[in-house]
Amino acid sequence: MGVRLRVAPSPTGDPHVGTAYMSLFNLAFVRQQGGQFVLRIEDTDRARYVEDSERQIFDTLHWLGLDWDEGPDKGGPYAPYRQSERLDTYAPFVSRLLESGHAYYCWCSTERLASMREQQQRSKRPTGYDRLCYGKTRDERAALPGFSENPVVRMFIPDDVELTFTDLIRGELSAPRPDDQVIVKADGFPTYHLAVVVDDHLMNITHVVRGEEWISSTPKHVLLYDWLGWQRPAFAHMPLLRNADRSKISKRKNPAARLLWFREKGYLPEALRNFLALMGYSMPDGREVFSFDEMVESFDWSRVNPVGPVFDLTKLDWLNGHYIRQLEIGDLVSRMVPYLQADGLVADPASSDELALLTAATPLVQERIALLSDVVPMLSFLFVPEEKFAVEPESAAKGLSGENAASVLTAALSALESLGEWRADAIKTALEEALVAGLGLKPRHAFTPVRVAITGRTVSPPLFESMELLGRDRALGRLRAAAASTAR
RNA sequence: GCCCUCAUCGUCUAGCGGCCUAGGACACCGCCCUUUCAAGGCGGCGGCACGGGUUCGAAUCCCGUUGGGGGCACCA
Repeated sequence: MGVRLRVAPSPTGDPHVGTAYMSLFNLAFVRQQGGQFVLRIEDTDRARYVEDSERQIFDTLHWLGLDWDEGPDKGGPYAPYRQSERLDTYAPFVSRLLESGHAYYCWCSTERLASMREQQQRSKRPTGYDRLCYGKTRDERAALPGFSENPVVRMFIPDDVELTFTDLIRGELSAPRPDDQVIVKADGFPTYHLAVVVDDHLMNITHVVRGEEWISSTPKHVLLYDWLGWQRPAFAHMPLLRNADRSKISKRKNPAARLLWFREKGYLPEALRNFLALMGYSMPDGREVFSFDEMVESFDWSRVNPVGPVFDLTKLDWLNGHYIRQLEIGDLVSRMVPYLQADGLVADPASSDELALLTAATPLVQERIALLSDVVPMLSFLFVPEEKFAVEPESAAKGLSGENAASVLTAALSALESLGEWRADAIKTALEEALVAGLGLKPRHAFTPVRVAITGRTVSPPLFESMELLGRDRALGRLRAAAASTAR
């Protein structure tokens, strides 16, 4: 059967970048070992459930190319893969734990528990349940204060609970002594701790790869495995991605904690995958640009760094540009189209004329963009309807108001109006003759007014090629308009 | 407050007792190339948290200090 790993996100909002991070490492190991990767939805918290988020989890993980072998959408031999659909599964195991004395009912109210915790903290004692309900019947307990009608079920943590376990990344690890953990809530739903152990066992999960925040609850899980007579899985606790202030990454402090953000911004899935792999992991030969398949080949848990990396996107921006530069033109074109459509610069679906123009323009921008969305400001001058074209005020100030601007534009116009062939090299020759040789200007001064007139900006794709793509009529029209504006 | 855990350039990292005068990548700063901006090439800045040990020898091992992080829920 080989290894079986799982990722188990909760549908409690936008998919979190941590889900992708865990999935990537899970999957790297699964693919190397030839096992199965399971996607399970952990929706036992009815209070935090968000309607559409399961769909978004599927979409973004697919976008990232992190595909699972079994899951709620795909089915599989261990279905169902949603915990809310497995509620009946947990009951018999709870009964077993209750009967064997490893678990007990607790009727304490949340108010009582809260004030108890507060007192413990004030008196500098470790926090934990005081076992008031342990060994009592409902009626005995009801006579005491802080009683609540619907009981929870708690684990009875023994004094000699094992606190150490082996972690694939960190070696021998010891965790804090657990409290008498609740495993069934008052609403009858299992808590994570029970559900995860039962499901992982029933689904034959061999390796549990999850975030560092779970280290402290691992002894509870180990205890449940032992009590139920099940074999423990191997554990690997991944480091936590951090905000710039080194706290655990959060959507509030870091927009990139939202996985959807990357697609919105125009990151390539392969670049994000590569970047995520760089977080806490390094290749044996020190390569930093590598594909998922290459990562799979040499993947080794001992190469995972236990230190939580700051999730700083600077390097991702570079990586993304790097990957963009490797793309085939046609591929890059089809990836850029949605961003141009979102800005209304290209129709949806794109016309063949639009695609042809974009295909011709793409080589001009390929090495100038870091994000796919960067194409919008860079090529809007080409796709904008002529009547909507306008020179940016700041660029106008820099490029069209100088003392030379008017004469440059006039000279450019007369050189180009008589130009036979509207091609970049011919335009270049004509303008060089007219402006550099003719007016005696340095190229940078000679071409800036033209650039601004044509593209509306001081920063643009290469000028002569841009003019060729714009076409003679539109180019000359823009030069005339600019010349007119400088004349005033 | 209690428990656990971690510690190399600004950031991501290599390093697993001598190959370290601590290597790489990104960022940053110069220079080159150049019609703008990029891309590319070359160069530069910059780090082993601190204090004790162990050892002929420590970024690497041990102890302590400091600092960071996580957990301590009827959330996952």
